Amino acid sequence: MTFDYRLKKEKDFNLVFNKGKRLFSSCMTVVYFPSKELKAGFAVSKKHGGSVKRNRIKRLLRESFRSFLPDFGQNFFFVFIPKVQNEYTLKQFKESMGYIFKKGGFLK
RNA sequence: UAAGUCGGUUAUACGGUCGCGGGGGCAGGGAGAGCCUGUCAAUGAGGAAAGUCCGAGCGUUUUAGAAACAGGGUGCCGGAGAAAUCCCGGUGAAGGUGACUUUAAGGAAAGUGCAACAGAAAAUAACCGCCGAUUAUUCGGUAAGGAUGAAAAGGCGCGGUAAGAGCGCACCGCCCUUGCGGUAACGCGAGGGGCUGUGUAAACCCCACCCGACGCAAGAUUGACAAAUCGUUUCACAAGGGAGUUUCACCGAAACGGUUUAACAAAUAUCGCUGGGGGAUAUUGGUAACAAUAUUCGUAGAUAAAUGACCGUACACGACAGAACUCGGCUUACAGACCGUCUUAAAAA
RNA sequence: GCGGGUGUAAUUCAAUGGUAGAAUUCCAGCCUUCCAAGCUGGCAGCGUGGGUCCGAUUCCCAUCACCCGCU
Repeated sequence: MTFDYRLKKEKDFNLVFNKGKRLFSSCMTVVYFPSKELKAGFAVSKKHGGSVKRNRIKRLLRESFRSFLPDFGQNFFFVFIPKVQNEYTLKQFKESMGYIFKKGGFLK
């Protein structure tokens, strides 16, 4: 996942949070809003733990998002918000991300 | 051998595939610019990166200048260091059988305050007691003994006395003088004074010394808010403003008019932003902190913020934990492994 | 990243270094035909670890948690 696919500016985050729609799965919440480019941001709160744990979660989310990257039909802004759990695994995130993308019909 | 004490080292390793950050080389595109694309081989978190408890660099504020006050800090001695209250070595005190550990450790005769409960009394000591005198219930002397308390008016013994008392003496403690050792704190001894002065300064305080404030979200560049600059007028060495307060030093102040600035403008677009009191090894000096010399290494620089996924091999099956301007110290968290110092106890020689 | 502040009963707050207190809540009893209200009584505690002190909620140091401000 290259740098260009990341959501960075606070304006964009506010846009997504205020006007976007939400989808849920067992371990995360996804907020999305249609746009010209495909971008994804990750919001991990301090409830998950220290900076090591939070970085670990972001890496796993980025990795799982990367695996879906070639299959998108339309362009959206996404914000992924994981829920607090004891353990975080890549499998879990991939499965629930796939479930959500099917539900929303984002993939080809 | 067991139990401990103090100190140090290490912080999964190796290989393959995909992916990420910032640089570099090469090739191509492009009028041009690391502007875009491709590719190559390197490189990319810690001992605490953490807490932000101290200090320094660096930046802004009048190049932070003087005096007094306020506020804050420090407080045995010597050393190291750019500096620091926490580093190193010692002294005293406290704790431990010991190795060793801890230590904000000046002043209570400058002044003020506080000392609950208990107790006669918590600081100008006198309730009971003891002794003497006597109008027989008062006066005087005294501080040995007395339910307390954290602390009770130098301790203990002998002499002494009406009873007692440093009243006298020995030892200890205290104070003064002095000899020796030590750079010093201080230690060891000698002589004298006879001794009234409770504790608390991590209560206010006094004394000595030190400190301006704010912090990289500091701040600078381009653009904007607006600013800069020029001219005129008015006031004038005054007022007011500019650094915690006051006094001084330093900076003149206000109003009006003109000139300059095409577009793009962002919670970092660019700079600050990483070579620095750097690391490693060896030698020398020093008990040590550390210093000097030589050789060698080239070592993250992001900005919604880079280290992940999968596979294989090995074992101890991987703890605490993620740079955000930099560095020195401290504190706190931490699986396991290894190395060394010394102590105590038991046994053997 | 930097700079501040606060931790006391289940909750909201007090307390000069000397026995931690008030209101609400909760529990038990009384009252009532029953409930509420009222009355009486009770339970429950200084974030954690050191130090100073005879003695710390209070003073000092460290640590943990929470909150606020600065672009």
